[in-house]
Amino acid sequence: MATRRAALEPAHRSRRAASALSPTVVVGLNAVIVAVTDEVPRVLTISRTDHAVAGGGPADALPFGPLRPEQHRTLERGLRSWARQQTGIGLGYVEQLYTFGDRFRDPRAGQDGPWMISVAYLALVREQRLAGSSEAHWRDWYDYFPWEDWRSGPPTLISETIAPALDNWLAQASGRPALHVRRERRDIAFGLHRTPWDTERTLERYELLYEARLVGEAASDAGGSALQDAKDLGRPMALDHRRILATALGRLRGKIKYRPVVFELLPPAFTLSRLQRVVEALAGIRLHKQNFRRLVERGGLVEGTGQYDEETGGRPAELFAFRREVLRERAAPGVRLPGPQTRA
Amino acid sequence: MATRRAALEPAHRSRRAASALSPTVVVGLNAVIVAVTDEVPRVLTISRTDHAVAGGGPADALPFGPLRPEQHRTLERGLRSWARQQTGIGLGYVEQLYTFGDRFRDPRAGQDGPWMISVAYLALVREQRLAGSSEAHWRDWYDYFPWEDWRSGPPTLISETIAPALDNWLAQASGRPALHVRRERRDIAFGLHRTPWDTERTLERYELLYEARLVGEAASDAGGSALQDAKDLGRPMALDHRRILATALGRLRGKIKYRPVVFELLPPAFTLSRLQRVVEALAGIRLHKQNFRRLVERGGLVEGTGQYDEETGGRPAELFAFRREVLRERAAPGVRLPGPQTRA
DNA sequence: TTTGATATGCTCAATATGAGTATAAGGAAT
DNA sequence: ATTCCTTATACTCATATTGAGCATATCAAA
Repeated sequence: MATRRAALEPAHRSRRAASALSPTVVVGLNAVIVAVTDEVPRVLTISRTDHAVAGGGPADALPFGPLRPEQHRTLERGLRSWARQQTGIGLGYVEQLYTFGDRFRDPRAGQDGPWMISVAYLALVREQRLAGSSEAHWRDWYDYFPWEDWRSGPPTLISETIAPALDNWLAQASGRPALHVRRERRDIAFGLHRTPWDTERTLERYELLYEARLVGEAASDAGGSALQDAKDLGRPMALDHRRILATALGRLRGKIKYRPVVFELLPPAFTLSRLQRVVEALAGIRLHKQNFRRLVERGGLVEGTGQYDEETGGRPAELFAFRREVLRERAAPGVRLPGPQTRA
Repeated sequence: MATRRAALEPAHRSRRAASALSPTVVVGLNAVIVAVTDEVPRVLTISRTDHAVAGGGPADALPFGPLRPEQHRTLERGLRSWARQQTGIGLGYVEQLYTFGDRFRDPRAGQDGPWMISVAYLALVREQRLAGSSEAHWRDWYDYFPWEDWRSGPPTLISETIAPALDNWLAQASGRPALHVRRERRDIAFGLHRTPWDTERTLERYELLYEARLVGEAASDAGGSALQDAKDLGRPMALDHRRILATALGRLRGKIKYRPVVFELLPPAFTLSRLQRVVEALAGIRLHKQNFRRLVERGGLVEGTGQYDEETGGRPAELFAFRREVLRERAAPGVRLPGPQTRA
C-alpha cells in the first residue's frame, strides 16, 4: 500500500523521470521443463511456426511468454502461469537459471525492435502425459546436444566431425595469441588433447560451436541461410533457446552433485538402479554401479523401504526413498558421482 | 500511472505494440563489488539519501541504475557503465547473480508503481582508492551479516541473540506441522542442534531473519518503524539490497571451491598465507594451515615464483602465482577447503 | 537345474584427509 | 651471539574415502 507517503514524495517525480529515461523493455519468461524416462532426459518444447527461423519453417521453442506485471505477482508465478497455459503442466520444483539480455536476441527485430530480456527457469517434473490441444512435445535432450551423451563412450561425432571442424576454426584465428586462446578454449571445452571431459561445460561447448558456426542458429542469426554452410550439429531451436537449454543442462549436471534435486524426477520409491540411470542420463556418463550404490547409501541420501521391485528381470531390487534427514547431516547433500565405469 | 506506456516517448511502432501487450517494466542493474584487504572482505556501497528507508535517513545502497536499452548494448555493459559512473571503478571479473522481481521491491511504489525487476551482478576487484566525488565507500561485508563470521569461533550473537529470538518465532507457528517446518529451517540454516554450519546458506539465513522480523528491513518494508521492535541484526541497507548481498556472499563462498575466482582478488604474486587469509575472509572460517597449503600446492592451483616476501615478520615466505594450466588438468579447479582448524 | 539377468556384498590396494610434530629462517630483545 | 618470538615450510601417521573388481544372491526363462 502507499503507506510510505508515496504520492507526496519527490521520489515520485524522479520515478517518472526515470522511466522516461528508460524506455520499454519486454521481459520474457522461458521455462526449461525437464523429465527423465527410460534413461532418456527429456525437455518440453513447443512447435512454433510464427517465429522467424532459418528456412522459415516451424522450430522447437521453449514454453515462453512475456511477463504481465498486472497479472503476475512474481516472476516465478508468471512463469508457472505460462507453462500451465502452454503445456497443461503444473510445475513443482522450479529454480531460476539465468537472465539473457542481448539486443540481438530476436533477429527479426534488429536494432529497432523492443529490447527483450529473458529470464529463464529450470523446472523438474515427473514425466506426464501432455494435455490434448497444445503443440507441446517431450524431446530427447540429446537431440539438441548429441555431443553431450558419453554413455556409450566418447561420441564419434566429436572425433570425426567436431574436432576437425574446430581445427578449421583454429586456423582462422588472426595472430599467434589468438590462436593460443582458441586452442585452449577448444581443448578445455571438448576435452581434447589429454584434457578431461567436464560434463558441466555444456554452455561453453555450445557457445564455441556457435562461434565456429557449426550450429544452425549461428548462420540464421547472422542472416544467412542455415542449410548451406553450417554443419548443423544437433537439432536447432528458435531464437536463442538452445543456448538457454545448454545453460540448463550444465546447471542441472552441477546441481545434482550438491543438492538432492534428482528426486524431483523420480517417484517417491525407486530402485537404486533406476536412480543411477536417471543420474547417468543427466550427467551423460556411465557410473560404476557398486561404488555409486555405496556413495548414496552410506552417504545417507536414501534409505531402504523394505519393499521390493519384482520387475527387474533378475533378482528383485529393494525400493529406496529419499532420506530427508540428510539435509541436517551433510552440508552438500547431493548425489556424489563415483568415477566413471571403465569396463563393461 | 503516468509511467504506463509513456505516450510521448519517441517509441518505435513495434515497441509500442509490444508494450501494449506487456506494460512497462523497468529493469534495474545492481552491482555487488567485492574486494578483500587485511583479512576483511569489503563491499562497495553508496550512501543514498533519496531512498525511502526506515527512519527516513540515508541508507547504504549498492551501485545501481536502470537499464538504458538505447545506450547499453548488453545487461553486463549497462552494469559496468553504472558502476563506473557511480564509483569510478572499472570492473574486471563480473558474473550474473540473480534476477529479483518482486512487485513490492520498492515500498514507495506499492501496487501501482512500475514493475521493477533487478538483475544483480557480482564483481571481484582488487581494492583500490575511490575516485573523489562520489559517496562510495568500502564496507566490511560482515557489518551487514555479523552472524556469518566464524573466524574466531561460533559468534555469540547466534547463541545469545539469534537462537532465542528464533525460539520465539518458532513458538508463533500455527500448528504442529508448521512448527516442525520452522524448526527444521532454523536448525539447518543456523547449524543448531548438531546440524553443521554450512557457510553457503547465507541467503537462507538472511531470509529467515527477515521473516522473523529480526532485521531492520523487515519492519520498514511492512510500513512499521524499524527502530522500535526489530532487533536490527546487522547493518541494514536500502530496499532489498541486503538480500542481494546475501545472495552474493553465498554464491562467492560456493564458487571459490570449484573455480579459481579468488585470484581476482589478489595481486599476481602472493604468499600462501595471504591466499589463505583471503579465502578465510570470504568463507568466514579458519582453515588448517598445513593442509590448506597441501591442497592448493599439490592440487596444482599455484606455483612458486622463486621470489620471496621479506615482510612477514618471520621466515620469509615464497611468492606464488596462479597456475593457469590447472584449467586443463582438473575439472573443478577451485580452492578446496580443508577441514576447519580445530585448535589455535 | 542350468543359464542369463539383475541386485547386492565384500575385498584390497591406492589416495586423500585430519591433525599434528618438527624444522627453518627471519627480526627483536637480552 | 644467544635467546625468544614469529611466520614458513617439511614431514608423519592413523584414519577415511575411492577405484576397481570379484563373489554371491535371487529372480525368470529355457
